[in-house]
Amino acid sequence: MSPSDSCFIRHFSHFAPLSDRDKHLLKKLEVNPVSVNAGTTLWETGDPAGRFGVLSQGWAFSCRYMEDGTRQILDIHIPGDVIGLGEYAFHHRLNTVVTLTKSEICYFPHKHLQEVFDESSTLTSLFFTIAGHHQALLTERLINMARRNAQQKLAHFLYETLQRMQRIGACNANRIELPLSQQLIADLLGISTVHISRTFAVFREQGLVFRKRQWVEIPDVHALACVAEFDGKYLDGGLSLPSEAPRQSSTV
Amino acid sequence: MSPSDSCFIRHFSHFAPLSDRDKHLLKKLEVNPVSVNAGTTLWETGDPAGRFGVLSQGWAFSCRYMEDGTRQILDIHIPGDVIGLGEYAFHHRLNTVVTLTKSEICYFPHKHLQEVFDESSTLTSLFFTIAGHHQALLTERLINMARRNAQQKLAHFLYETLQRMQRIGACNANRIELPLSQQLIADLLGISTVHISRTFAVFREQGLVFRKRQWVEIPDVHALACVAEFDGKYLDGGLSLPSEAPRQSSTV
DNA sequence: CGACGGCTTGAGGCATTTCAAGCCTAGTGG
DNA sequence: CCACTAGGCTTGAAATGCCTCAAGCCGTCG
Repeated sequence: MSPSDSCFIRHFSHFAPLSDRDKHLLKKLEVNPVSVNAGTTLWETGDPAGRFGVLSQGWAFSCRYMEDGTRQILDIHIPGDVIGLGEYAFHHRLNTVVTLTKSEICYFPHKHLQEVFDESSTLTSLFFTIAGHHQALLTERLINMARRNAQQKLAHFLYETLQRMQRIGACNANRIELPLSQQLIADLLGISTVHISRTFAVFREQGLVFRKRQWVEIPDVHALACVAEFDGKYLDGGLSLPSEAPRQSSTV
Repeated sequence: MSPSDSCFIRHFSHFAPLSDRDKHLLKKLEVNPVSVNAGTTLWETGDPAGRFGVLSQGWAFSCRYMEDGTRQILDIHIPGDVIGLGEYAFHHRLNTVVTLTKSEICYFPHKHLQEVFDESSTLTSLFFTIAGHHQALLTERLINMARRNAQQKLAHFLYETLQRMQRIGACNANRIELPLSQQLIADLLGISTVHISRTFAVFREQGLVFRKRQWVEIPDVHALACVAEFDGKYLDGGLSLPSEAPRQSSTV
């Protein structure tokens, strides 16, 4: 994998090795990255949906606005994330996507996806893998919402984010940059901002998590995982190719 | 679509018309349906995952058992539902699937799916559509968990189930069979059984919902949708083929 | 008939929310 | 360099939705 590979190819290589032909196919289809400022709405609920995106730089989030003016944040996107692929089946966007920082995004029209389906079953499998991965994340979040209290929810979110950041090599072992306000975390976890603040306070007293501005420090990562009852299996899905040995699951 | 079409073909025809060649391809790959009794575990978390299934008859549910012995039910499956497709990306099952009634299921090995990817981009698109559909359902449930109170959760679940049953032609306008105990609904919605009972009691007093054994009667479906703040867009994703006119969305 | 699972009802308790006020801190303009 | 401001965060107090525990009821099945 050379540095000149696109963000997309880098992302895909994560799941399985790509042939040069597949790389070529992907590169041919890719439109050049677009730069956008923090706070940019990439698309909104109801917009026509004809393409998906890969976030090559920056942070973003997907959300849904409710009738009462509140919003539920559905996903926090970090570099390398595929965004809006699940809306392939729909004519209009279901969710709104907004950038949190200055970002770069590559767009891929759905009709190019059809070409991929026609030409490479390896890439098709990979897209399926990504979709399955996304579904596993969503499922885990559903459980998080339904079954855990505020401390567990927050611990789970922090630990999951740490893992995802490490996976893309964007943080060291126990410190992550997290450009999210408590308001945003509240909207993500379905908890009031007041209670997010209190929960962080508890973690601080326990020496579990220290949050200073955009940085979160986690002295004992394992302890945090225990609070969250975190089971990392759902993050580890790779592509099941005969040539590939099963991956180790990083269960905690 | 002839009555001799498999459960799978019937399910797929729902999203887009199939050519005879595609039908033939699907039929060729399909293993004969398997009959199982109520309460049968089709697979469990941790089992090797090498195939997915289509439920052709009966009810089932997917769930995840928690460390404390409780469980979160992730999905209720009705006839025509594709089960376990999201685990394509994983070597082992993430979720447990159990039948609720006497059921019939058709299994499809993942390697057959690869053949479909090789031979028909229409079917590939369809599988993608199904995956996207499933993701939309999950997202909606996430919102349901995070943002709504017990009455809204229950109303939303009932309304969604009514819609899904109507879609497969398995119920009339305001009465559905629902072979789920209150315990099960509680585990699905993340609410205690006691509170499920009380919430049904409130609905009964309001004349909104009457539950008698396995049957649920909803005199005013629209009123229920209002309680749930139900927006049906997420149920309506079809395949975006150039030849196909956009579907009407049944927003309430 | 007796037993069991599923449902209902009551009372008390707890996690989280809401409302409200005050505090830090970064950024701005004089 | 210092006031001023605004947004984000913290803290307290009261309210509430849901949970837990516990007892009783009802219908089904052996």
